[in-house]
Amino acid sequence: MPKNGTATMHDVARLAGVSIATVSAVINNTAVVSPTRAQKVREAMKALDYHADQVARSLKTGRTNVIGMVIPDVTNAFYPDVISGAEEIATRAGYSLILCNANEDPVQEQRLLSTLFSRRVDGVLIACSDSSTAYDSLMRRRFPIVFFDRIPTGFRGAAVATDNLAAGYQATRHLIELGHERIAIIAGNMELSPHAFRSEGYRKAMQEAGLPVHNEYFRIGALKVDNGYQFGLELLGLAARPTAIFCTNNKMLLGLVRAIGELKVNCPAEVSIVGVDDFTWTENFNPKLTTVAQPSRDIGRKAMELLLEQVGADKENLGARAQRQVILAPELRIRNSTARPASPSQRLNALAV
Amino acid sequence: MPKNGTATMHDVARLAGVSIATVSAVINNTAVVSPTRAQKVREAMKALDYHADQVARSLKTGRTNVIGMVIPDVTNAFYPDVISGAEEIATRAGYSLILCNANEDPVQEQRLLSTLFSRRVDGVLIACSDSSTAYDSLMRRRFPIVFFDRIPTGFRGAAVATDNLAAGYQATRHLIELGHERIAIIAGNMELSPHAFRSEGYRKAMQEAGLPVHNEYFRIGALKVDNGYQFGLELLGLAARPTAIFCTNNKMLLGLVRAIGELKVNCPAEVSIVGVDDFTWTENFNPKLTTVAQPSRDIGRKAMELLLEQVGADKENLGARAQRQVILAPELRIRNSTARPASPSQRLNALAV
DNA sequence: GCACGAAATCGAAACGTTTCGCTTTACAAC
DNA sequence: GTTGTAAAGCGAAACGTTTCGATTTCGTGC
Repeated sequence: MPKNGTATMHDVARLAGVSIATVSAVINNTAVVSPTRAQKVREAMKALDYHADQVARSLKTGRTNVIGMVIPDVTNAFYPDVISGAEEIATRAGYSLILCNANEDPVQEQRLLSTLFSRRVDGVLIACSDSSTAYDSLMRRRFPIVFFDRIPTGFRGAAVATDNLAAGYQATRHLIELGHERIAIIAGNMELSPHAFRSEGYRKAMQEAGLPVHNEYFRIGALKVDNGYQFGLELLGLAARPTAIFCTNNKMLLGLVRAIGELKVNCPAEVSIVGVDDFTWTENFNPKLTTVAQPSRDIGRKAMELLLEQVGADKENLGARAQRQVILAPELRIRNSTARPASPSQRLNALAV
Repeated sequence: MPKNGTATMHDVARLAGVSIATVSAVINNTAVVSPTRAQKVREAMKALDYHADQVARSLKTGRTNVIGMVIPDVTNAFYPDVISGAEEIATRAGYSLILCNANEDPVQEQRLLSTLFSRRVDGVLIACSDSSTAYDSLMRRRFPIVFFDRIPTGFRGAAVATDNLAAGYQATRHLIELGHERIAIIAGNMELSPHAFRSEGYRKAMQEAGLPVHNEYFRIGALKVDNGYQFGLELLGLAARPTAIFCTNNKMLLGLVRAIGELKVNCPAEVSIVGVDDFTWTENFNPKLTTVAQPSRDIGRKAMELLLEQVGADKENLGARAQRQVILAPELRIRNSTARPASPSQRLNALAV
């Protein structure tokens, strides 16, 4: 007879005429119970609509079966994909997911991490908003944590990310092979590993091809749609306008596309563009966008798998497991936003202006 | 001296030379403590890096400060927007969000709800995958719950949704005003309230204008990109091809756009299309899409606000609060995917074929 | 009928808090 | 000093589980 509206093990035990230890044994089948009694217990549970109190259980066992996930910006379409992958694995393993949005703010991020810790989550999945070593306190506690997408500089623990150097290289290489020489880059925040590596890949490809990287072709420091728009306007307004632009962030790419549309610059005839991240809708754009796709769902899946390994492991071999880093391959998807540049003579004219 | 690696109130109390009751009083300032002792306690907390155990606290207080959120399909871009709105309000109020993906599967949904209940979340936000009365058990317990977007038929409790009848009406009315008469609809799953209402709006507009609704123009029963693609192929292959199509679901709209592109049908010259849901990228499509936008973020915000009201309320006035339904206005955004139909004579010819 | 071991069941402590009623302390007034 | 009173501090009981050692029950062989 539940008093509060919610039945407890006591209620079940009383109704079934057994001790609460027996009820516990039936629930977790952690000890052998005679069939008749087990049956009675099960009936009582059903009759009372008993749902074990996970809070009490957690207090006793020290595990909550909850994973915290901290992401920098929910409005970036890349992250929901990652989340869904992580959620899939978590649910399958009997874990729930607490979702936190840090809003690209290190302070808020710290607060969120602190809350998650207070809630005694079994582990944390995080794409950091801060590249600093603010995560030391967690690491020192040997708290299970896996970084994904954005990885703090010099971090040696478990992490999952796209091979962003390859991504930047492939994108740039593609443009070079088409014959472009004046290739600009809109490169996000260089403090963040994905953007740093993608620019690095860009640099590598340019260097290999013996092409110079003009300072004015290298736009960095922001992540929003508007920033992409601004950078786009600036680049396209340059006397020596680039014939191709590589944009390392999908939101800024949106801004860039808008700028191109507004200036009525013909893409790809006058300027080619390549972005990072690919979505169901990318190929419905005008023109269809060439992008380097990240395996976003897999990043979520893999990161969660790594984390659950750590969570399950005992302190002894946690060390080894906590070291694993997984780098997933990106995939260049060539569509209609990239093409051969206008004829060389034209290009020289443009340079001369 | 934390034994396990995590300090407890006992440790703090010992180090500060006070009782744990005093520590509790300092933390929650629920009683007045002399400045000197309070200071000592605070120092001890800092020294031990004490983080209150929210699990134990929840067991004692009966509140977890966690809200469960169940959504039918994370890959539908509409939901991440709603989530971010809900998360914003929750975090601000000191609540965390457990995210669950039901995958459009009522069975899985029931399991998730059961898990959430076991975790003793303080309330649930849900867009149901099942229109049935499977939620009765929760309602009967007077468990705080708010439905959003999808609302079970006949449900009388708290809910937030777009005025979907108006959405369907506005979209169809827009097409009619342009001069269209043969207007088809791709209408999702009619068991789900948003789609049912949007079709209703479509019907209403058609009726008002004295236009017939042909059976073959009425495609229902699915939600995926591929379904939209199939329906698109079928509709465009009709002898009496519609001159306009209203699609009630953003994923199916993507499929429809693909079908149009593949058949090389000119939009909007040969066929106009209107969708529901608007995203940053909708206007980068070719052509730019005319859509009825939902205030998705506001839906999330409002739903969370309603829920927190219920959670905060005592059982007495919960009844009143639990009744509120909020209907938000949609907004038609006219772009380039809708235009006047081809000349009447042509239309008659097409019909005669 | 008894002793014995195995099988089944149980009681009670613990997990880390909150909270309430009780005790101690401090201080002012006489 | 004593007393009275308000302010501060404390002890211990819960919250709903798990778990382990202790106890009961049972069947078997003699």
